[in-house]
Amino acid sequence: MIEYKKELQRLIEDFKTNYLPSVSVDLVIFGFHDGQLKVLLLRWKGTEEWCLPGGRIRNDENLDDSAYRSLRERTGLREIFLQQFYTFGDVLRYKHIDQHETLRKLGLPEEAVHEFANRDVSVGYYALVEFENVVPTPDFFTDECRWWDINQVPTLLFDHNDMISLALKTLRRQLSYQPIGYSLLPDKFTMPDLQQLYETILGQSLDRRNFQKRMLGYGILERLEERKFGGAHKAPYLYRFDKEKYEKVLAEESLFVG
Amino acid sequence: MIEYKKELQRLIEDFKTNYLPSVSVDLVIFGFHDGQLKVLLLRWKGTEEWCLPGGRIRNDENLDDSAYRSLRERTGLREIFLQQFYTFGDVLRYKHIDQHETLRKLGLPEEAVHEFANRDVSVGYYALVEFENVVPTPDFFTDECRWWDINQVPTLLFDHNDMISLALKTLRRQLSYQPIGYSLLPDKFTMPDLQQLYETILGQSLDRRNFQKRMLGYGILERLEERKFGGAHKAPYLYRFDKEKYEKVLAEESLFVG
DNA sequence: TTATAATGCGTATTTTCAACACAATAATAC
DNA sequence: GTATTATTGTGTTGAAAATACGCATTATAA
Repeated sequence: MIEYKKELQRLIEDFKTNYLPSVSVDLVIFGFHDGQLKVLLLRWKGTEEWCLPGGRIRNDENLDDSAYRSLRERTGLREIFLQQFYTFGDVLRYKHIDQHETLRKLGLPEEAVHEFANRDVSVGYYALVEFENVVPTPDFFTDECRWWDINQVPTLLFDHNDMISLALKTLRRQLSYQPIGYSLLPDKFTMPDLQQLYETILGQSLDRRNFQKRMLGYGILERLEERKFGGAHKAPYLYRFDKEKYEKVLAEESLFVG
Repeated sequence: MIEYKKELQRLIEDFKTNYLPSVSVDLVIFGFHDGQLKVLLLRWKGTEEWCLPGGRIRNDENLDDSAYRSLRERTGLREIFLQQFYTFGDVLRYKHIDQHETLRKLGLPEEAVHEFANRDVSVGYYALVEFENVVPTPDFFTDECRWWDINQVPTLLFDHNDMISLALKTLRRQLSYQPIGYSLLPDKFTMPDLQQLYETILGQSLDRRNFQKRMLGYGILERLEERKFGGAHKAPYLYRFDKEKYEKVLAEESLFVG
């Protein structure tokens, strides 16, 4: 326990010295499994309170890189789809909880509690990751990191429920005018797999035949000779993303500055 | 001059006490005049360097409110279209200029120069305002505030050229799936006026007849009995936005959280 | 008074999107 | 083995939306 407090002290000192004050990054990490859309959440030490993963920005670090770093630390993944969607800065962002109470449970000293209780402006990013490859890893302030079904997310700390809502809304909109799926599915997948992903994200069923036409229309899928046997009935073809074309289509509609 | 330095000292002290460190807000304020799209820029005191208007966030102030406040201070306008579009946080945001040199020209003390030279994470907002109603007003650090033609914007300080590009891109996209024009045009306007606005923003010409059909299709325009005489040839009708319906259509597609 | 050029309103044409039909096929039941 | 069943692969058709275009009307200018 003394070790913990020492470590905490070091951490706070480190934050003050090497990280930007009053700004942070929060991540909505979407995964896909069992036909369900999932988000990765963290449970704060010694509490039953859950929240989104996030992090702070080093003085010498780009904002985007900071988001990538946090994502890597929580999931073990690199090179995945990550996109900024909104920046949150309401004074009452922290209204949902008795902030001080929760922070004290973590064993923070008074000074640190005060430090933490100030409103940060937080830049929201959302990520799409392949469920199977993720190794959920808690950080210093949390002792559990796991997937939650998107429909069963509890009331979270801060304004994190709002963040998830807006991230999902942005994701759905993005889905309707550009392809998504590269980092959410295994390397080889069937058309029904892809369709189920879309239906899960959009929350509605789609016509199988029209869906296939549209996906092939993007010109980003490569049909393999292989087929997926073992399921009941006719065996569907396996597909793979043509990464080069995929990136190209994505870039055309991207919001980012070149 | 002593008065100036004292005031500056006060300002810096005020920033340290009452404003969030390492975060700021920048505004891309679009206006429309003479068939040209304009942006409002500021010239730094004693230099020929131009930049976007912006501001800082008070400790007790919502992020959005801070943007509205800056906008009000620069234009004298309130209740206009303002929307967040991206947050910029590259370490090299300030690469475009010899930062220290420029800041020293402003008469900042060494300490303040160091303060200013650190990278801020900046939240970008864009606004649409009615050109005629704006009273361009410089702030403490600038001695000129005026409109620039969007095609003649010079190389700006920081990453402000990128900001304008991205704001324009976002505006164009927004234009294609929801009506815009309420705060950019005078109360009464003709269909050709509106079309010219669209063509200017999009940078391409549109079919006159199809444009009219689409605009009327939104159901947000009210045609008046009046017509606009004086121009050459046939006199076009005057229109006015039905604000209630306008807001309704706008709200349906908004990105913001309720 | 006539010519000009822009407006108001309307009609084809094309393209896109949504709904639906049917043969092929891998597992399952018998 | 053989027939059955549910699912996949590949179409076609029709509606709706977007786009292209035609023509009479009209305020100014010649």
